[in-house]
Amino acid sequence: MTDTENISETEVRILQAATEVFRTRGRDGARMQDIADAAGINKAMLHYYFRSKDQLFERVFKESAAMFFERIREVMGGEDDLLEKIRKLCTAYIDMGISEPYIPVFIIGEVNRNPETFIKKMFDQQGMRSEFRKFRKSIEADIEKKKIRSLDPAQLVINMLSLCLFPALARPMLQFNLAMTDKEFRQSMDDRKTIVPDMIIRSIQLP
Amino acid sequence: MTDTENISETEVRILQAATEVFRTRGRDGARMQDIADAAGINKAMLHYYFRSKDQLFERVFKESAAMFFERIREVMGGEDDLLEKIRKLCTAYIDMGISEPYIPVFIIGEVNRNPETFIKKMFDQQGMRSEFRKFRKSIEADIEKKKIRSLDPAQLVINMLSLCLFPALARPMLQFNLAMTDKEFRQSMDDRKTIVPDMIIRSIQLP
DNA sequence: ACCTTTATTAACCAAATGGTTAATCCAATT
DNA sequence: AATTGGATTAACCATTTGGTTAATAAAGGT
Repeated sequence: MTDTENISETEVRILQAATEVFRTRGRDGARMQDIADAAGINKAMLHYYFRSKDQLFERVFKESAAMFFERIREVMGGEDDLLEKIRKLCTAYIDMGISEPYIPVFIIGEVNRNPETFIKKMFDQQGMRSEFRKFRKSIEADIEKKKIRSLDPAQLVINMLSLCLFPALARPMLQFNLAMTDKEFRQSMDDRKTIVPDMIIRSIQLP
Repeated sequence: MTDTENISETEVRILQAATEVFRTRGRDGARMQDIADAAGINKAMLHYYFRSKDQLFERVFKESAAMFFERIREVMGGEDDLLEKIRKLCTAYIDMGISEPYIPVFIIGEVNRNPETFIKKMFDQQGMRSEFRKFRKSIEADIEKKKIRSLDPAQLVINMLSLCLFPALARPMLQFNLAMTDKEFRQSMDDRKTIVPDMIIRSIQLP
């Protein structure tokens, strides 16, 4: 997260502006001049503080990725039982899709345009793999105890993320083709906070 | 679709090259020179045949969008009963995610970076809204007949598309964070061809 | 063979863009 | 008051990039 200690006012404003511009326009579409304008400063300052577009982008991407994964980590690593974890995770991600839709759009969009090595470096810092290992273990335990049907934990995670995040990613397409107004779409997303967990839970219950 | 009649050899090669480059690099990341190189011709030819980068992109995007929506239209508009439609649609989209993953990635990625007006113009030609209206009617009929539980048809469509398309969009992220090899990921997607329709169907069955 | 149209190329151009520099401002230090 | 160091700016630079042009080659019709 943006560490407010030991960071100048200007630096913060640059980061905020860069975040805004990168998230809406993407890395390639973003112009350094636009970022400078949005921050209300001279373009040279961007380079003074961050040396290059690449480094500025990396910084913004890392912070966005951190926000994106924070919720998964919290929930997966937590001590709640499985059903509670599912409800919490779904609520957290659907809320993110409503209040900060640019984050998933940005992450997914950039990941698909960048070389693997670059991305892996970013993800590595999130320590997601170890959280997932814990989550997998707890699911396997529940299966063992016959609390839920036998299933692949990875598939469960994929299903949750799909149902929660896809609507935010595909919003313009969905809204247009399903002929929904802004209001209707927001209402739909709100409805999903119960629809999705119910659907997930039904899918893992024993027959 | 690329009409092979009345289209010169060169034009076809340009379109193939442009499709490849735009899909991997995105509109902003794509360079006209790269497209020319990929097509094995002079850069001036791109402008000779398509006038501008915008027009070339529009052409490629439209054709990609057509492929993307073709399956939805077929299935939604068809005469199968609901369960059959669901199975067909899921198979079609999961297959697309496996064999041509760039298509959904490209469509979703560009839609999120472009002004609404531009995109709406593209989608309008797909005639999706009328197909959806038919689909909605047939679902409402099934609800009326008590064949399935009461639900919002739009939510059903969103659920299907989410579960089928998200994995293709998020593949690099999922594969890395869930620590899956290429082989394991492909196997997962294959498994989803039964997992997803089953899950959807279970979610709409009467209690 | 001659002419016209279409296709193709190399060279060129103007604008945009990421990045640099040298000078200036300003606040804290001595 | 003079000095010092970082912050800030305007002007500048080199490269990239989409796009154009003028000349040439090829194809087709007469």
